[in-house]
Amino acid sequence: MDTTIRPTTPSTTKHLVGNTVASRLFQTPPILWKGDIGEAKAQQELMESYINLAPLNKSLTLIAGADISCNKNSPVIYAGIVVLNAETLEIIERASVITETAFPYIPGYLSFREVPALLQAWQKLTTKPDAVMLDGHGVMHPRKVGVATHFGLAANVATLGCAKKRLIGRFDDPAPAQDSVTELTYQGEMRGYVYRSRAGIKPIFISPGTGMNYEDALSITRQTCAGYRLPEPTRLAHQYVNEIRVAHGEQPPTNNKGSV
DNA sequence: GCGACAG
DNA sequence: ATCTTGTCGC
Repeated sequence: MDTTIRPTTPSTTKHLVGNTVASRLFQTPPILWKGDIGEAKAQQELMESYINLAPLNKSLTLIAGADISCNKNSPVIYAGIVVLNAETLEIIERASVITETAFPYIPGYLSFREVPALLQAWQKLTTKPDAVMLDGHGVMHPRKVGVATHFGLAANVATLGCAKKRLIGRFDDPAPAQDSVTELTYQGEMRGYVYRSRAGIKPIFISPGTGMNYEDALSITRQTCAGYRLPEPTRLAHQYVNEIRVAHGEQPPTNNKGSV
């Protein structure tokens, strides 16, 4: 038998969630819109090499949801992050920021519009969660760098994407029953799941951002669904940023459901 | 060239 | 994302 005493510290950082290099590289400065998508695409290709899809390396005690709210004809955006107890789903802390975005919405480049603001809210948090759920895709993206992946690399935290619509790939509709799942494939590769969070309701699209694997992303989604189409982290973050928006004096979205 | 296209 | 009217169902 092997009785060798091994060191308690890993000999490689390859599978660690934390990557300070990537964090410093991608959180600042934000790429500004100059009418050319080239620079953003180049950064996505660089970010792709830093993605870590190893299993989540810690127990999930705190889970956060992040989202933004904005007006169609205004550069002002309201970004917010809500930290929840992953077990009870009760709110632990919230942080928000009102700022302006320097990038337009372009399918495939959403993160350059939202991440800078989300990072400001992230820095305000007193309690950092074990993982963050973003309103958008993770690696279920043409270059695997959706908003969840970009934010995870920049903030140095494990992330998953939970989107309401497809961006890429092919998939079969999951069965009508609640909790049904199918895989989405892009260029012959599995990129995530199509998950029926509620019976008979349009499914949501789940994929890891970075710092976790596909199974982690799906199990975290299942664990945080509370009877609504969207999981609590994302659902409450959405509610939160709209509250911030109203408190700032703007008109709430037309679809605004009753508060509280 | 044409259709698709997260928030 | 936001805008937007009515409609179907619990």
